[in-house]
Amino acid sequence: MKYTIREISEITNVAVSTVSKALNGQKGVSEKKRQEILRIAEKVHYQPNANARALAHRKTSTIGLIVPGDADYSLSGVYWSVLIAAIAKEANSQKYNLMLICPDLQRPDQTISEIIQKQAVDGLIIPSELVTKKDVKALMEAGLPFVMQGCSPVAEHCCVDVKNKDGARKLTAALIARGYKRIGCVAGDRKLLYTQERVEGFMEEMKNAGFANDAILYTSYSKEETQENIRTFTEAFPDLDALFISAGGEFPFYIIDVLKEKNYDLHAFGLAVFGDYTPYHYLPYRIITASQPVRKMGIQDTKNLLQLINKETPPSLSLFDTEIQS
Amino acid sequence: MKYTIREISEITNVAVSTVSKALNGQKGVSEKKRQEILRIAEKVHYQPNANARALAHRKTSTIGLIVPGDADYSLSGVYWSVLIAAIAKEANSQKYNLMLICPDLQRPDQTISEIIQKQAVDGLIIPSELVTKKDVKALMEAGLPFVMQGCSPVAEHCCVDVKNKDGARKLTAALIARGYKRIGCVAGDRKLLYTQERVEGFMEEMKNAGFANDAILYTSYSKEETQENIRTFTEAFPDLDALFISAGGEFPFYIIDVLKEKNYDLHAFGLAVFGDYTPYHYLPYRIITASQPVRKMGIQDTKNLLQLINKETPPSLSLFDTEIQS
DNA sequence: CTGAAAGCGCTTACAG
DNA sequence: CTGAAAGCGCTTACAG
Repeated sequence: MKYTIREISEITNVAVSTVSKALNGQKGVSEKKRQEILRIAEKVHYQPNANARALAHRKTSTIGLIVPGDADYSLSGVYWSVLIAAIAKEANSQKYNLMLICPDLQRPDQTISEIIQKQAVDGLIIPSELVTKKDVKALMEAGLPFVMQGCSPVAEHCCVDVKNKDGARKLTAALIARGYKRIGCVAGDRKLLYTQERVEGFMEEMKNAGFANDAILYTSYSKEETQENIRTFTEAFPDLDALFISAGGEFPFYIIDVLKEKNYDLHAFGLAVFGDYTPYHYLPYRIITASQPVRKMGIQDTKNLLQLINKETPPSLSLFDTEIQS
Repeated sequence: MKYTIREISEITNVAVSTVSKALNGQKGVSEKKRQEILRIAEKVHYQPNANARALAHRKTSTIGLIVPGDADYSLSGVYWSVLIAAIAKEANSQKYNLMLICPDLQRPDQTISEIIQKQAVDGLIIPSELVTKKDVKALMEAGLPFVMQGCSPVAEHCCVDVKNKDGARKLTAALIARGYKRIGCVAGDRKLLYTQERVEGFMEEMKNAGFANDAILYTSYSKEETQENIRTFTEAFPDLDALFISAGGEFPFYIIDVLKEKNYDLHAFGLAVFGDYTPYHYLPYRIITASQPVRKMGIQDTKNLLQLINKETPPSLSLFDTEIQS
């Protein structure tokens, strides 16, 4: 049986408005009545109807998280599941619901504006690679709070990220420290800010060490394309003794495939990967990794968003350190 | 600017009730007015307020997915991210929202009843390992539709699962076909139905082949505990030439660690894992795997739930085949 | 076909 | 402190 505030008021012989006040901890109710009301509410497991509350309140107590719909999730290893879980947990612990939103691939640009209009969420967490200038404009105009996971060139706005350049430098430095000199860089989509930052870090570190930093390949994350590109790349730079790979998950495996096919000696060849993934450490050769604190970032995203919702001012930029494992 | 039905009615000079009918494609509106109303609605990007609609409708157009809050997600490899993504996508494509619910670990049993009372979702997808008899009872009483991902001993109810026993038999058969004779079984929590079914499959297949099937270890999925257990297990059964591992993700890696530590020759030793994970195929030795169609299962879960919500009768059991890769 | 009215369950001024 | 009333935005009988 689902009880409404009306029924509680009948049981306790008080007006609904008084029940509402008592239940919401507002003042203007005698302690005696409040206790009685709370007792009954507890007893019948009263829970306010979320929609009625949202409608009256103009507040849904729900935040939205946009996730990529094409979902080449394998790419990101456990990135997404950890991120989602962290956000869900943090949101729930703050009495917020989490709505997962998968943009319609046919018309991704409409998604955001629909969400805004529906008023189904109080705020939005958006992965930076999924946000467009148009989205930002629409969100700003509507006054819907949002934060980004990852920095984005399209908006100077509250975002959480890992120190991309720094991580790339540390990885490159680790390769150099191991004696590698002719290091190539395999990077993802060059339009993505994090790709640019990581490549930048690689180049700087190489330059500082006095090594050439011209062997750079940008590729999509698709397996076929990557492998084809790697073949040409290794032919163009046959003297490479190590590779800095700017993205984790399964991406490095595609590359390793080709290296094996080309008979590289992976025990001697150096590999450094931005992103960590337990399986790397079970390979028969060493891979240097930079792990991202994904869980922490998800929690920070959520906290920042809730601050925005509460009209507070969260840090506009939260940067987290990577941790090198070699 | 957020437009309400009221404003649309003012612009078009029609009553709100008529606008509502037009917008919802109900009959009782002249085609002329309907067109005009739709035109305006389109123009101003009208989207009905989700909460108001839910309140009037007694229907939220939102389904909930319960996810484990302790999240040893790494265990499941990409299981969770693929499942969540598949469900989100399918739900969204059917105009449903997906709410991710992370039970409060302090009081997990209250979560379900709170959800029921809040009336924030029209139905629930629950992983079978997270459902209790009490939950089922509460859901039934409240009449809230739900489906389970995975079969559960606590309820004969609409569920989607992989053919556990069959998959286990196929894996065991594959090991036997490779010439292994003294095969051990490392299983997860014995309270879980899928563990039982997989172990059963293993035992049957071994028995049919005329081999001993007494080397069985049940363990938690925790790394430390598993490794400690494996040490004792391999000492108790020093003659094993292969292992059937009943769960995938990173679990097998824990076991491999110990085998290496004990100087097993993994090129000769047989390994079969229930569950697939791309990284397995990059190890320097062969692992036989049974992959689960996680995405398909998520889609099926969603479809089944939506059928229940629409008062239709979905299949009470949808079983999917595993696919052996060796 | 069209619209005024009541209602979904809750909150929030506003009187008493 | 207490409660009657209006309102959140939408839907759904019910008259006209």
